Amino acid sequence: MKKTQKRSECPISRTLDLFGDKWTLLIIRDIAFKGHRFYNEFLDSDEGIATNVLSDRLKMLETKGFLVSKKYEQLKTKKVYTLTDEGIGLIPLVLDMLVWGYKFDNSLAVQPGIIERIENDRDNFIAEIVTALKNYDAKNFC
Amino acid sequence: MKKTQKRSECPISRTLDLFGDKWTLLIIRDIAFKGHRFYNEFLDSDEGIATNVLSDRLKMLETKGFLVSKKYEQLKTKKVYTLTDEGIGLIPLVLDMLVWGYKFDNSLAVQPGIIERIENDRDNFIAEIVTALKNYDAKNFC
DNA sequence: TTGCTCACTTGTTTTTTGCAAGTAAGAAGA
DNA sequence: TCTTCTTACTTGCAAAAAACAAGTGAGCAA
Repeated sequence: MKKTQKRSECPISRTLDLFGDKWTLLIIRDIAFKGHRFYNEFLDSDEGIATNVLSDRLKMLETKGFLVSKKYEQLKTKKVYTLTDEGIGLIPLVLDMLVWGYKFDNSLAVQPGIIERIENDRDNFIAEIVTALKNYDAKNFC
Repeated sequence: MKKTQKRSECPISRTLDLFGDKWTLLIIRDIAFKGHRFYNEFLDSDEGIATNVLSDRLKMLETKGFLVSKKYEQLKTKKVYTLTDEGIGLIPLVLDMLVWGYKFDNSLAVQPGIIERIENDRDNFIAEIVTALKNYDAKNFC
């Protein structure tokens, strides 16, 4: 599993210890902004994560308490992955990456009006995302 | 140099293409929040970046336009690294990592009151950091 | 001219990632 | 019951990146 050892007492460094890689926050994005819940949905994302890296990151996220998995009762070979409250706490960070990425290159794909909402109505917007998540009704924002 | 190829049209993924590693944003932190300007100052940070990785990341950041380097006139073996406006645009992202890291583990070291300022007075606070930077008077926040 | 400082580069080992293939458990059809 | 899928992984190997140690060359300083 990816190392998450503490390199220093700086909280920025600590955040990067945990999420300083190209894949972990994409899994959070997939759950929060695309409503993905199953292994094969994560595998099929546009970026093309490798199956062993996905397996590794899901384990790390579960071990650290950012998500939980349980058996999917409708089809018992499947597992459902959902964010814990700790995992939901990552949404602001991912939203800022969305804003930054769009400002860096505004030819990238985003839903209309979303940048303005994140900037001007941030707290309500986050609350809406969380509600949608809990109702299994996440919107696709990118 | 670290790969920064575009994996998809998603702006979150694009941000991670550029900054999804354990070191690049620490250099931005060092400049913005610690006032570091010289190669050996970055090298001496608590996290212990390797000299080849530092060299690589500085090159990438300069190539992509997030910072510029020029000869230090007082001592010509030295180079001064400073953020461009593009680089300054990364400060909000790094601030959110500070907040997230501290909430994840509030035994980590931060200046008193800083979390509240980031959350309640974000725009002014960012403006202050930028002003301090331009006056070569950056504060150490972590 | 000798010995520093400084910003790197080079070479080697270790770790992590990427890719292809395989596996085991459960479902679904004959 | 037997075979064949699907699903969530694991395994093995090659390639890339990071870590570590040791240079190098340009500019000062005595």
